[in-house]
Amino acid sequence: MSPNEISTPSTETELSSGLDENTIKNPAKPAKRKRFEPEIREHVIKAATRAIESKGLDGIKARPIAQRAGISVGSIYNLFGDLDELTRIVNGRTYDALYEIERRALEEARRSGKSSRDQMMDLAAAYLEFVETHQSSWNAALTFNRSQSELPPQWYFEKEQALFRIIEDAIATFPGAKDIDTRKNTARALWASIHGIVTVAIADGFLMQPIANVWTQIQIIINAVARSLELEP
Amino acid sequence: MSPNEISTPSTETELSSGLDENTIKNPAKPAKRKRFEPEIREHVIKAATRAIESKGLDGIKARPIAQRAGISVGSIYNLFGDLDELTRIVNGRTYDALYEIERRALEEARRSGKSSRDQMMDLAAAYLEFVETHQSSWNAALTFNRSQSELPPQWYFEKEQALFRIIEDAIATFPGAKDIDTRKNTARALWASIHGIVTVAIADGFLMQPIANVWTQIQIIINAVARSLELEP
DNA sequence: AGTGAAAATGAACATTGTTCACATTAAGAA
DNA sequence: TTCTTAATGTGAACAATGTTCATTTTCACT
Repeated sequence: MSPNEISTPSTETELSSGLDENTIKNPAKPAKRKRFEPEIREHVIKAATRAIESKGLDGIKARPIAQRAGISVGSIYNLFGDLDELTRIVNGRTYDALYEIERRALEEARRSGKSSRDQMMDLAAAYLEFVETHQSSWNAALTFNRSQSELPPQWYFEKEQALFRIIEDAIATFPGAKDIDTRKNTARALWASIHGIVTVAIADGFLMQPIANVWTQIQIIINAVARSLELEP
Repeated sequence: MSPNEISTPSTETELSSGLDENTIKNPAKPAKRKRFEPEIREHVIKAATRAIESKGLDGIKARPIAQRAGISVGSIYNLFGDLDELTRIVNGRTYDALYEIERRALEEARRSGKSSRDQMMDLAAAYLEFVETHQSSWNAALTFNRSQSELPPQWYFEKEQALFRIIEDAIATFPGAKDIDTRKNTARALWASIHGIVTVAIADGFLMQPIANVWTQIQIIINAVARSLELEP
């Protein structure tokens, strides 16, 4: 499930705001060359994360990242094989962060006794907020998989599955979602729909779609599906 | 509305299947250098289109395309400014092709007296088939806009609008879609949802999602929304 | 024929990802 | 301590690519 061998607990949600990138002043460590401390991998990942946050996928450049992490270009390749691997790790953490946020949103919504419909609404709201906040990282994660000719690695599907399972849980109480296949398909349909609505809005730079409209559209879909599910199968 | 200054009628739907790319035998025209015939632009666009069809965005390389079109690298830049511009033109035609297909699907569905709900189904089916058939081109079009830091050009929004208008027309007869804003938002929500469902399925390489499931999910959304719209506002 | 502006060319440059021969380290042997 | 050596870090060098621009070529008009 995790491509981050040494990763800190999945809860880290390490999507902080990064400053510039490239164009650095001090060559970092003029200290004598040493064997790397174990955290070096983490340092590089952090540097790559900041790069993606500020410049998107284009920010992943071997030389600047090596400099930020205080190592040589070659070491990047010793540590990660290639830049794609490093990118995958960063994107994996983005998925983890989203998963964590969705999981908490559902937990919270349940704890306050909300209806299944409102649980869905909260999940969607959490997703929308996540995408707004981490636009660059999320975009990078989506774009990257798409631009690869090979299929995503196994753990990608597992993270995706985990996300879908949250939705399945949220709609499990609907009378129309008793059947397992129906529930799976409905959960996927809901998630993908919300994802599509948000995605299209972002592609337009929220220009054609003020955020209020995006939310209205999400409500249209959730309400419609919820009403359907309230009927017996 | 068109980035293809010299473009053949919008109906051309020039998304044919391309063979290889790069790795060509004959250096094309050993003929004496000549002023370009007007169709040269079209030749280059065709070469770029085939490249995208067979290799996706990665296929857009200055040197191979120049060779395929029988001109020099520099001339690509005389003709298009840069490769992004060329890519945008190819993508623009992909949107045009989709628009044309959707337009015809709606026309046909109406002609055979189908209900609004079934018109939507036909539109979705047409979209799904288009994406299956032109996976590479469609992927390229979506990926490209996303990877750009600037917003898409004006004509992109116009093509998008045109697409949405088709959906608006399809749902116009629903009692619940009389209000113009409601109709606009519902059309967008529907389109984006179907788009999302198809997009997620493709990202998984149709592995997690056999095509039958994709279609089931589309039906879930359309049926739910259609039932909502049948009620008076 | 001659001429000059426009157009086509491709060598050259800049920027990248990636490799690999070499330099450096450090753990254990002597 | 000093030596040996396998592991490890380095960065020069290579290959692929987008892009520029000085030069060459064309051709509409004298």
